[in-house]
Amino acid sequence: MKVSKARAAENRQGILDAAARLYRERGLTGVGVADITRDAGLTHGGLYRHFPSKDALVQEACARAFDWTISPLDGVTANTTVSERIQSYLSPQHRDAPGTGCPAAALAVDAARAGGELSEVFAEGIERNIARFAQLLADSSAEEGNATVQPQDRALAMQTLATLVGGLVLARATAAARPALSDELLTTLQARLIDLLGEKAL
Amino acid sequence: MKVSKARAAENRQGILDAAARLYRERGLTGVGVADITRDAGLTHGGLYRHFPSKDALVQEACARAFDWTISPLDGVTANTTVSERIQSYLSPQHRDAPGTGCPAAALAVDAARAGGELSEVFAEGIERNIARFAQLLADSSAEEGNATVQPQDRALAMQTLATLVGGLVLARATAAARPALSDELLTTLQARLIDLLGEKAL
DNA sequence: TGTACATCAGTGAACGCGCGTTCACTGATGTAC
DNA sequence: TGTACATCAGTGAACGCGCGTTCACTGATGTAC
Repeated sequence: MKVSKARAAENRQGILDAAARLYRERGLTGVGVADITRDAGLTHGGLYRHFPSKDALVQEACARAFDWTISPLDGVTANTTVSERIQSYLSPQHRDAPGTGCPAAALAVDAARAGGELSEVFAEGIERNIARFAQLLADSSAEEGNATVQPQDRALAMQTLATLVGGLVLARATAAARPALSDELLTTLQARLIDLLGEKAL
Repeated sequence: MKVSKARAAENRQGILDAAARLYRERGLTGVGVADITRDAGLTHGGLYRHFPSKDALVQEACARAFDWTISPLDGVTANTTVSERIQSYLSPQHRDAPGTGCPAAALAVDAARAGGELSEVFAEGIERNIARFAQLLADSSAEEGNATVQPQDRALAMQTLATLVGGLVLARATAAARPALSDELLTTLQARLIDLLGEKAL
C-alpha cells in the first residue's frame, strides 16, 4: 500500500532516528537493518526505497547524530556555562544513555574501523565540535562575545574534548563490573577539567 | 592427527595472539572464529578443544592484551620517562597499529556494549593501569622511589589516561579523512599533557 | 469537480552468504604392560 | 626397552540462524484528462 508523501518522509525520519539511536547503543556491526526498521514500525524490505544500502544509512544516521550534539539540546542553551556542559557530559545519565548521547564517544572507534566515507562524516563532526568549543573558550576569555580563536584556545578545546571522550569511554567500560570506579572517573574528571579551564568554565 | 602437548600449547597461544590482535584491529563483532584460527594456521573446528565458546576466547584474549600493556614492551622499560610514554602513546605508529596497541582505546567501547564478564576484564585492566600510572607519578614527585600514592596522584593519572585514550580514539577516527587534523590532535595533546604533568613527566 | 489510471512506499517471502557451534573421523602422541 | 592400544588435537563437512539485499506484489496516493 502506497502512503502519502508526508507519511513517507516521516517514515524516513523515523528510520534515521532509530538508526542513530540503535547504532550508538549497540555499535555499527551490532544492529541489523531489520532491527532498525522494526524499531521505526516498518518492515525491512521498504528500507531500500529510502537508502541505497546499509552503509548509506549508517553515514546519514551518524551525520544526524553529530547535528544533534551541535545543536542545543536537553536544556543546554547558548547561555549554558562550560562548567555545566562538562558536568552534563560526564554524568551517570549520559554514561547510561549512549543512544541519545555523544556520537564520538559511542561510535568513533567503529568509524575508525569502517574508514572510507564514514571517516569523512566523523572528521567533519569532530572538527566542528573542536572549532565550536574553541570559539566558546575564546568568547569567555574576551570581554565581549565573538572573539577571535587563538591557537591556545584550539589546543585547550582539543584537550578538553579528548578528556571528555576518553573519560566517558572508560566510565562506560567499567560501569557494569565496578560502578564505584566508573563514578570515581566521572567525578574526578569533572573536577580536573573545571580546574583546568579555570574562569573560562564559568 | 593428534599433536604433542607442547605443540598444542603453542597453538593455543597462537590462537590467543591472533585473537588479541584481530579483535583490536576489527572489533569484537568484526572478526569470526574462523578468521582467528586461520590467522593462527589452524582450522576453525579445533578451536573448541581450547575454548568453550567465542565469548571465553574474547575474555582471555582481552586479558592478555591488557597484560601486554602492563608489561614493558617495545623499548619501554622501567626507566622510560612519563614524557616518552606519552609521546609513544600519542604517536602515528600507535594510531596506525591498533592491533598491537592499547586495548582500552581499541576495545573499551565494545566491552561496554558486551557487558557481563568482559566488563570485569576491562575494569580490572583499567584499574591496574590507573594505579600503576598513579604510582609512577607519586614516585617522580618524591626524592626516592616507591612513594605513597596520594589522591591527587590518582586524579592526575585518571586525567592523563582519559586524555590519552580519548585523543587516540579521535585521532584514529579522523586519520583516513583528515590526516592533518589527526596529526594535529596527536601533537597538540602530547604538548598539553607534558605541560600538565610538568616536572613529573621528566 | 469527478473519474480512470499510473505511481511507488511498504510488505513479506526468498536469495546467497558467513556466522558460531557440533560432530564423525584421522592419526600421531603418550601410556600401560 | 619394545609393543599394543587408548587418547585427543586438529580436520573439514554440516547444522541452524541471522545478515544485507532483491523482488513480485499490494493498494492508497497523486495525477492526467
